[in-house]
Amino acid sequence: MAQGKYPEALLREVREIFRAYMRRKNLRQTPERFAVLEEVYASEGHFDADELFLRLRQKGASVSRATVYNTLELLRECNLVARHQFGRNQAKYEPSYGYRQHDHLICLDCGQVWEFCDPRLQDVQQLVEEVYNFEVTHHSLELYGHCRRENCPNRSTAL
Amino acid sequence: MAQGKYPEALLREVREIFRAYMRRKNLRQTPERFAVLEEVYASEGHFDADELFLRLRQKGASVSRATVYNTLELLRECNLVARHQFGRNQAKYEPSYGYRQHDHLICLDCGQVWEFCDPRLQDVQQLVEEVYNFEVTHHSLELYGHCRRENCPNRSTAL
DNA sequence: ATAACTGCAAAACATTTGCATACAG
DNA sequence: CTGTATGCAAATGTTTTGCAGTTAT
Repeated sequence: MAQGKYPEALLREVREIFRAYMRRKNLRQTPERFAVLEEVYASEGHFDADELFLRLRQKGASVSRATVYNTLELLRECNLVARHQFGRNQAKYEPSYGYRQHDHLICLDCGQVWEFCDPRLQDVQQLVEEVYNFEVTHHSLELYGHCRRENCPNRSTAL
Repeated sequence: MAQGKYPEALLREVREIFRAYMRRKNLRQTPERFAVLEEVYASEGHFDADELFLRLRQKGASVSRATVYNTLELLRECNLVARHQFGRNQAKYEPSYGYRQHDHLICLDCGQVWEFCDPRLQDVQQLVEEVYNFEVTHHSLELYGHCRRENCPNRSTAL
């Protein structure tokens, strides 16, 4: 999740990418869309659409839930946001520009999410592409289980 | 998905496992629960809860949607059924006893799902367990992209 | 007998949609 | 000006829940 050293520079970059994308697609550059983008990049870690909506509301921005969902979708299309489906719950989002690709480790007891990378996944993906004559655009890998942290709610269970 | 050679033997086995699980947990062995189990193991490939419900109804079994959901959860607890969340859609289930573990390849154009195995995932999982001091119980890996089949709806797109 | 299970319908939940209004181009 | 984007609230679709009645043990 490590945010870059120069958040205002990052913000300028992503704003420009978004602007270019909207120009190219003939979409309107509304203040609401930029407000969503900024709130996304002000985020630490994962968040869901409603959290983002509430945060925007608290700051006085007048964006509707519908616009939040709509804009998150646009940001996903230009790869500024990634969406993850952990279990059956609501989708989680995260800023994705300038972050290296990673997968997720989820504790079933405390719900905490960690990130990890493993280059071997690239190899797996490549082999599958060849064997199945398939073009892989993205993947989703989550490992579920039990963390062993002191403060994890279920730590004491024998299992 | 390849069903074993002796479906009636398989069915006897899974029925016994389910029975033992219910006995151990002091759950009632109702005809509805067995009906769900049998319909699950009569399935080819993935299905969703409502599909299963409708199939049961068509066969004259009188089970409610609630019981289908409840029973699928029980079957999951004793590892007779696996549940997958492909994208944001409704959960998909599949019989899991006697099938080797596998992951999924999903075409974004036609929705078709394939299965694949790669032993390297086991290594990835093991490394993560060590590095993060975490006990992994299960994982979920989906590769998304475009299949190159003749009859795939979006086959002609340049992308 | 009695507590757990069932069916049904209503509730819950995240997300999408329809429509009248606002505003970017 | 024009059509696209917006806010709101209602609709959607899947899963869960509450409750009165049923049934396995």
